[in-house]
Formats: sequence, C-alpha cells, structure tokens
Amino acid sequence: MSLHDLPAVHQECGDCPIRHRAVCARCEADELARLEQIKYYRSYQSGQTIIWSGDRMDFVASVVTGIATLTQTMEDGRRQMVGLLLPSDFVGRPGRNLAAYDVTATTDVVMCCFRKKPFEDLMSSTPHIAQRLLEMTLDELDAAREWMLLLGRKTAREKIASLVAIIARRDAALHLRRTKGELVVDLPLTREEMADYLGLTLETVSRQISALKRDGVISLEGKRHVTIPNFDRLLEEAGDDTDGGMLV
Amino acid sequence: MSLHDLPAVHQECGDCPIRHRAVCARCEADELARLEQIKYYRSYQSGQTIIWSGDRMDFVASVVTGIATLTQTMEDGRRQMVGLLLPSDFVGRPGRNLAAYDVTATTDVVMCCFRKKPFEDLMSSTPHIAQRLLEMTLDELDAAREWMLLLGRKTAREKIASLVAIIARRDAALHLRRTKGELVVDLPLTREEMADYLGLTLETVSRQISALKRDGVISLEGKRHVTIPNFDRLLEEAGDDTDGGMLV
DNA sequence: TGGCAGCCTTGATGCAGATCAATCGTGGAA
DNA sequence: TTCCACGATTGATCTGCATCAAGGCTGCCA
Repeated sequence: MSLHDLPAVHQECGDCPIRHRAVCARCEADELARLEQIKYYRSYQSGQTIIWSGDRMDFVASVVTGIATLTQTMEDGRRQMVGLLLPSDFVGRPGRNLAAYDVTATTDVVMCCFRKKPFEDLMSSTPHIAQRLLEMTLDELDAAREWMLLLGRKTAREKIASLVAIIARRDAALHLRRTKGELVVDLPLTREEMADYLGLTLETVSRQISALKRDGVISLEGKRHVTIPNFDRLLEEAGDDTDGGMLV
Repeated sequence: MSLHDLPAVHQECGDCPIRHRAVCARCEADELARLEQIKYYRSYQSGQTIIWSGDRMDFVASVVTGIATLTQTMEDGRRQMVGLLLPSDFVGRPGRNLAAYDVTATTDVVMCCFRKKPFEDLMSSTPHIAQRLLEMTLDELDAAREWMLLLGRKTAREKIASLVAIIARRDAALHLRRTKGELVVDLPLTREEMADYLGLTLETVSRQISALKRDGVISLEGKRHVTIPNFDRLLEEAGDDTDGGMLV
C-alpha cells in the first residue's frame, strides 16, 4: 500500500512537487494538467538568497537543479544550517505563511514553484500528495534527528567523517561513482558552510579534514574532490553504528 | 482550510491517533467506530523502555498520559535525546517496520496503540488523517530544527534557559499557571535527562541552573519546581529572537 | 602580467565545558 | 530511627575547540 513500493515510470518529472521515484508512478494525466495551471519556474545564482526567514511565502516549491541550504541565524550572527535541499526536495509548508528559515542557493539553482492556495486545494482533492509529503517529511525528520546526535555528541573529527560519509552515500545512490572499490565525492560546500552545518568553526573543519587526510581516511585533490579508499573505515571514524543511515 | 482552524469539540479524545485540538473537530462517528476496532492500551512504569531502537514495530501509538523520550545512543554510550513525547504526541511511522530510536517512559505512561496495518488502511481511506499527521510531522520537524540551532550554536547557559523557556511556554499553553505575572513550571526531567537533551553533561546542567538561580533569572524550590519572575528576561538569556517559537 | 579577492591552511593562545572526585540531601526500606 | 540509594551540587583540573592572527593558493579582471 505504501507509495514507496510503486515503481517509478517517469524519470523526467524533476519538476513535480514530490520526489521522482514516487510521484512518477502517479503521474496521471489529469493531475499533471492541474499542476501545469499553478506552477512556474525561477532561477537563482550561486550565493543568492532565495527566501529570507520571516518573509511572506505565497508558494511552495521544489528544487529542480542545484543545491540550496536552510539556515537559522541568531541576532549576534551565529549561524546553524538546518537542512540541505537537493534536486527534488520540497520547500515551504502548506498551512503556514511565513518562512521559518533563510533559504540560500549554494550553487546556481532552479526552483519549480506552486502558488500556495491552489496547491493546498490540489492537496485536499488528491490524497496521495499529502501521503507522499508525509513520507518525505518523516524522512527529513529522521535526518534532522540523526543530525541532532551529531551536533550534540560527536567530536569534530567524527562530525567531518559523518558529513563526508553522508554526502558519499547520497552521491553513490545517485551516480554510483566508484573506481575499483574507491568512492569518489565532490563536496558541494565551502569550509564555512560545512562549519555552519556541523556546529564548528571553519578553522576546525579545515584542521580535521587535514587530519583525516594525513591519517589516510580520505584523500584530497584540490579543495573539493575527495576519494575514500575504505568506506567502512570512514564510517568507523564517523562513530556510526547504523550502516543504513538515510540522511537526506 | 487548515485543520488547525477548526474548533475542538471533544476535549475527551485523548486517545485519538492525532492531537486533540484537531482530531476532535473531525470525530465523525464512523471513524471513531473504525478506530475502536484496531486500538488497544498499554501502560508503562517510569523508567521503563517502551521501544528499543531496531525493534520490530507492528503498531503506531499516541501518548495518552505521561511523558516519554526519544533517544539515540552510540556504541560507546554517548546519548542524545532527539524528542520529547507529551500527551497526544504520536509515535511510529506508517510505512516503516523498525523503530529508529529508543522510546523510554520518563513518568508513568499510558499509550494508545493502533495495529499498523489497519491504521495504514484507515489512513488511505480517510485522507484528513494523513493531512493531520503531515501537519504534526512538520511541527516536529520545525522543533527538531530549532533544536539543531540550540545544539550547534548555543552556550550551556543559553541551552538551559531555552529548555526552561520551552517547557514553560508549553505548560503555560496547557494550564495557564501564573501567579501575579510569575510563571511556574515543574521540570519533567532529571538533570541527566536534561543533559542528554541539551548535549551537555549533568554537572554542567547543574552548574548553569545554579548560575541562573544566583542571577535571579529563575528561582528553585526543591529540584524540580521553578518559578520565572520575568519571562522576557529568560528569553533574552536563551538567545531567542523568535518569541513565537513553537517547540513541542 | 600583476594584483586582488575569496577561500583555505596552519600556528599560537585562551576558555567553556568535560572529566574526575568528594559531599550533600532526601525519601524509602529495614 | 538508621541506613542506603539516588540524584544533585560543588570543586579542581584537563582538553577540545574557538579565537586571533598570519600567510598561501587559485582564478579572475585590469
């Protein structure tokens, strides 16, 4: 009965309000037609702020291409990233008008936006959209809680290892990039952004990356390109028992 | 259109799978009748573990009375609380069989359980349940993200102040306990549990509580009973800009 | 071709909170 | 009533990360 179990049929639906694998199975023509009525696209440049916390939001949206971040900021400037938006991720919430976080484009980003009111109407008349959104939100909640363990209890080294492992795992799921057992990743974040994500300073991030490199856990080419000779070793460094962690 | 807006009509529905204020407005007789078929109650004593992480879960449940916690534990014993379950809060997730966290009773707890399969069926045939669950999950996600800011960026003192403020706010929303402008709260957690929630050690929790007391931000009677002479002052100490924080 | 801006690295030092340890207070059982 | 267990408090010391500071590297623009 779960939507997860249905096979995806339309790989190309990157602009649906809900993630490919599930929505595609449900892309009945009439639903798509209705969506067409209420959606539009917007592009943002790398570094641009897409939404300011506290802004009025009269739309919900889905990331088509690029990477965006959700961050919270305290008055004195302390920042904490609370989420990473990847293609097909959803932003905004039905039933609320004000944005709760800053949303910033980390790379160039294309968003597919849906006017809120018609989207809400669509949701009430199309029950499986609510179910799919519920599933996605539960996944995000799990990710957030995994992150709470990281923020509250892990050391700086473990935090870095965890971040690399998570990005690698996600990348692997998408592109299956492997060179004879090695795993290859491009970090989509600057040191400062990683610091904001991990609850560290950028100097500590830099030091710990250097340390992991020195110890042979990862190797670097340039600033961003990482290869992981032994993924299990990395997981050990991350203090991860769950080998099936599903951080988004 | 949001379920939030509907007035609560049945205060007594503490055992519904979804929160009072919203579900009561929707307690159509047939739905309740169907729920009756698939639900049962369980009690747990203070300190008892309700669910172990990794356990098979063939039910979802809602807290009727008492307080339970969600925690994650690393192999070496480091613990992080990732959620607090209060009466009417929901546990478990449709579409997943294994528990992701330990659930522990902090006080004596009564849970109302629903067998998973029939509940899922009910959900697909009763769209507003999925919508309501979505709403609740989004609230929890917001709470988790607020907590990420706390864990990643706040000082020990701010963490304690935030915790007290959150509990006070929630309490106030429920009981409106006020004595001439003062706010009165009972902390439902031991120092160690607070430490697990805040990503601190119990010693640091104790010291910071003493410090806040010394500085007149709060006053204590016994170990648990707190009065807050000036709530705005407390919020300031918490580093909270948002005065409308909606942490569960 | 040089210079500058953005990002990163590395070093020196300081401090918040962890760790280790001793003591206190309270409530329940013998 | 005493004793004990459990939680809380408080002190002394240690340490991991923040902070402050000084370059280094790379790519872009003049």
